[in-house]
Amino acid sequence: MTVMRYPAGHKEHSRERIVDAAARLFRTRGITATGIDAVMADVGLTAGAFYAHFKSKQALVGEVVRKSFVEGRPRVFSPEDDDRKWIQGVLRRYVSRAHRDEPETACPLTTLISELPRAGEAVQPIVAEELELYAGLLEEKLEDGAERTAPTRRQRALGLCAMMVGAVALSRVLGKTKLSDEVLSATRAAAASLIEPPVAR
Amino acid sequence: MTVMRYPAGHKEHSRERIVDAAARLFRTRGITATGIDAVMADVGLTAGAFYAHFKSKQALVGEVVRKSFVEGRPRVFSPEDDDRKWIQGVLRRYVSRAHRDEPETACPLTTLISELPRAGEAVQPIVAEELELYAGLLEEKLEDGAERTAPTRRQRALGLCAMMVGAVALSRVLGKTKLSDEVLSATRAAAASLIEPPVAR
DNA sequence: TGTACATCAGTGAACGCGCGTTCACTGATGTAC
DNA sequence: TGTACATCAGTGAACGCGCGTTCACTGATGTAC
Repeated sequence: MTVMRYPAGHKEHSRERIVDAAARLFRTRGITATGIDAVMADVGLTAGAFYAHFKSKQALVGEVVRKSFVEGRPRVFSPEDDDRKWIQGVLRRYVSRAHRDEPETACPLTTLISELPRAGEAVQPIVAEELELYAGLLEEKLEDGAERTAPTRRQRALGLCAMMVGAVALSRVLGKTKLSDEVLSATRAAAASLIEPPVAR
Repeated sequence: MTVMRYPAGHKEHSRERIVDAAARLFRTRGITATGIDAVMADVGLTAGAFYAHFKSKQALVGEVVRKSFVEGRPRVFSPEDDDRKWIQGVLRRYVSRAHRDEPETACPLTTLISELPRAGEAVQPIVAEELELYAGLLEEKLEDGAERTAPTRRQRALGLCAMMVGAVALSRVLGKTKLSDEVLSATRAAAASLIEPPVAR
């Protein structure tokens, strides 16, 4: 029979709190710069307990990246009547000062991107899967050009993803400056050319 | 009179070698993950000597970012007969597998971007200055739309910068996979829509 | 009803190691007289 | 020509600290008989 000093699901709850704390700390301070001690202290536990939940720090990173992506979904899946409007809404919310100024809850690609290539093997397939998901969604809603001229909807969707991630990450390096704001607004304006179906020339 | 155990300019030479070593190591392993010890060992000196050249690690980071940008200039300033061709050449070289696979010599925005917001105050103005330089160059070569429709040349230039940085950084997270290659090729194809002057609709 | 035992989430001290930085010192050179 | 001194790039040991990880232990609970 199950023996329980703690209420049922207590350990799962602790684990979740560790992932949540790490997700916040990694995104604000960076992965390498955040120790297990800091994460566990944030949860209210000691560092030793960490290894009852995870094999290693690397294992935690994988879960953090996945969870951070999942957290972002509600911000994307909000249904809109119109495809064009939906894309523009995602663009407006993602490429925004609010997103830049809240790394704690931001898309992990904008806060962790340059640390992820060295963050362990688990990360790459997670990012690939999530990118496919988001780019696929975007592609679905993009309009084809009348003459089916290049670039394709898929190309425009992936290009938009790169553009959105790059703009927010870049604007964060520039702080809350005029140029930083301009990178965001210019990217929004330029992205319109990718949202509109291409025309033959 | 000048006293010299070492040949003239020796110290300046050491300093330069420290910056070069750090530029390589930071870009391949990350800033936080690279210690002063590792940098100095790479140069063939001991860690103690570092502080005869720099006030702190933060001070080194600033110099590394600046130097890494400057190293990239020859790859951009190559003159081409035609503005359109020049832009396409920059795009082709920047958004490429070669660039993705050589972080050691890559653009610092693609390798360090998510560490830079926390890398000290010196970094932000350097990135701002270099972005103005490169975006300005791009803007100069972009063609205006016949009816001066939005987005403006400036907006398209900044959007292109965000897109290029984002594509390379993102592709590096994805490793040497098909999806990673596709992010690069799709971005190149999609960027064409920003290089072409916008048309009225 | 009472007692010996099993369970297990979390503790807290310790492991070896590397971090950024400081500082007294070295040793090869040149200058002064 | 010889000797005392100044210069200075770099050495290497030490500072306090935090890292990721391990592990014997705690203590509250439930089970067995």
